[in-house]
Amino acid sequence: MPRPSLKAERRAQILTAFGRCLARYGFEGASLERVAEEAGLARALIRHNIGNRDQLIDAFVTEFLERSRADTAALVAGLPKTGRVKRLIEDLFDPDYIDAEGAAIGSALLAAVDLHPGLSAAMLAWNGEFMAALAQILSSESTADAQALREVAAGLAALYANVEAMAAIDRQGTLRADSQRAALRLVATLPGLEALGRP
Amino acid sequence: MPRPSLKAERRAQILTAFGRCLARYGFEGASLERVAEEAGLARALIRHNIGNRDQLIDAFVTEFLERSRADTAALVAGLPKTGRVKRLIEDLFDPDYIDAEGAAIGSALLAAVDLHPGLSAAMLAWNGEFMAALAQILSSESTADAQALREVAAGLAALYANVEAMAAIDRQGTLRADSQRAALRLVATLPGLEALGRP
DNA sequence: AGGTTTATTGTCAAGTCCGATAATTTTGGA
DNA sequence: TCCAAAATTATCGGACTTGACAATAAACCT
Repeated sequence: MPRPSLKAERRAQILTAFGRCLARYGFEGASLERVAEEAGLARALIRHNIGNRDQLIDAFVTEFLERSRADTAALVAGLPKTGRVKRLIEDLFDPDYIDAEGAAIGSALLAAVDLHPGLSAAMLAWNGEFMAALAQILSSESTADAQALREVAAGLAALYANVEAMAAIDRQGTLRADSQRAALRLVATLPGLEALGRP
Repeated sequence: MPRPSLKAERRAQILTAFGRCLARYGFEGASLERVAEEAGLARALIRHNIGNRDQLIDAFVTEFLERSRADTAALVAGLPKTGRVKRLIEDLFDPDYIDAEGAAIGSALLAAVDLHPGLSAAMLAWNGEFMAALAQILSSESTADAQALREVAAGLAALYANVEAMAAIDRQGTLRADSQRAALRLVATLPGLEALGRP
């Protein structure tokens, strides 16, 4: 009998806009005014659909974590049966795959870890899950022990993060190319993957 | 005959405070009010000694570049005559050397590249100079070509940047330790440095 | 048509931020 | 003691930000 609820659409709309503002203006720069403008809605609708700023942040962070999990799951699912590591690196450093906005959101949240309760734990999980996925993939083609896998996974994650963070500056893409080859060098130090070092 | 000028001290005071705010609150969060409070000065004194916000940012950025250059110069100068690369990695990943605030400033500026004219060029130079210094050090103990040196330098820079960015989260220091060993793996792929891979 | 639930708009109050300018005070030297 | 230059303080106006609540409009159902 009532007017149909638009909460779901509005909510998605607002969270998307918040992500964009986060990427562009950073944590403190992502004001409700800007979010509302970006979403094409009146500011009061943020309050109506989600709540105050803290609640918006909480909602965004949980959604961000879910989406990140889905993204890495998709990345893993997209790998072939053989040559997984080779393909993983191609995907990670594929200029088309690189998501500058997602990276900007990640580093904005990371930098704001001390400004919002719970953010620290969320980002810790975020990073841990990604690294675990990388280590898992590496383990499928190498007999290295867990320690070695963690080391190389840390290297891959760092190279990937750095490329995305610098994407706005790396106009020529040389950093991207160099990082990709560095990634190959690194994985080639693992037993079973030596061949990737000499392409 | 006039009253003695305090511009130099005040200026340094203000730039230091701005750096702290930048690290804590990000680019948009580093308001003049906060900077003034952090510096223990009235806001009007920022205007008196440096100027408006844009001028403050410009002043900070040039000072930041100078200090970064001095820091890397000191890093290079502190290396021994032999075993330079080994020592470089020990220094880069030394928990005591790690400067969380400096890293936070760097990523805050990097994230704000589109928000302030000239910032993009400054951060490009910042990154380029650091990578060049790394490549230079590597070249002193390896016969690898410039391309290979760039690749490994990119890897080292990425690992270092990632460790500093995650420092706030990496309570146990496991990421730091893993990253350090990944760095050793990486440099050991260069001719002349193979020994560093097996410590 | 009328009623009910929801969306949407409008508006207010308190606090923050920035630029600007006018007092006022302090300090060293004549 | 008194002057000049600089530091410091005091204030203002306009814009932005957030929280809160009231009022209006829209959609669905009976």
